[in-house]
Amino acid sequence: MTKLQTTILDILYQTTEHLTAEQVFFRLKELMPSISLSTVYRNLNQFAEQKRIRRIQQAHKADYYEKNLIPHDHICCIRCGRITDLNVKGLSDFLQKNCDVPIISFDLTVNYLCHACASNLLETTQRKELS
Amino acid sequence: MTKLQTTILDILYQTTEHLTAEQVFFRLKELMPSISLSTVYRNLNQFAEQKRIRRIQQAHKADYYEKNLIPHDHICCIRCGRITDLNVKGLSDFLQKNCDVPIISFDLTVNYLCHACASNLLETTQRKELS
DNA sequence: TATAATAATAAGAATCATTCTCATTCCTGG
DNA sequence: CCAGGAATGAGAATGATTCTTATTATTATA
Repeated sequence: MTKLQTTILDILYQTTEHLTAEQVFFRLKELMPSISLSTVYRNLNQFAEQKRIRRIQQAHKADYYEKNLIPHDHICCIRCGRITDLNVKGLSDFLQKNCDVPIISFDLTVNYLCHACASNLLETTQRKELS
Repeated sequence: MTKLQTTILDILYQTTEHLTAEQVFFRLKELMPSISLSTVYRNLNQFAEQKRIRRIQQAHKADYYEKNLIPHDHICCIRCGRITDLNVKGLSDFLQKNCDVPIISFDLTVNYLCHACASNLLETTQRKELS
């Protein structure tokens, strides 16, 4: 483990956020200005392969990395794109019961509107009505 | 509707397959050699917006387009990547019951090993054992 | 400690799917 | 027949990610 690698892991372990490689890169840059984005990718992906972190891939968006290794799903705000953990208990069994092939794994993303975005939208609407 | 647009829709309507823009493009090229890939994309996405076809987005893979508009999920072979329709009845209710925010929509892809790939793998294994 | 072997890095090129731009072509209605 | 709007083809631009390579760091060991 190089110092860099430790620092990358630290960044993820010090938060419950889901971070993109670029976000990790910028936080890292404050501490080690010479860091390169491809190195961040390489290390994050390595850690994910080693199951030390989890990589969440989503269509047409940057991948997210998180420290939570316990299997779980995600909700994703359709407005700001931020993703949050979601636990749907019994989902795996439910799916296998309703599916006639052996499931190797599955990816679920639930789209919703987060609190912050919901109130922002409301504000905008009200402002429009006043004007 | 131009002739091109009709032909694009026809290609999707004459199959139950899930096609990428590129696959549609190549089939189209047989009929209209001057067709351009960006035009295929533009039209497919337009049709998807108009809900005349469905676009399926997956992380790190080309998008698929299909004619089946009835909400359903997909199983995706981890080896060949081909995707097939899947109906998990009651999934939507099950999810909403286990999720404390209002669900706007969700995307589920189940990974499995398709028949063809399973027997290919078996063959390869046996060949290895014999040699 | 010096050194050879090995691993990790920075920088930027390459890739892939997709979208965008824009000059050209095609239609359609008057 | 012609003007104006819509659609097209070609290729440039984009964004996220991976790959390449020359350089630097780290280890193990003699």
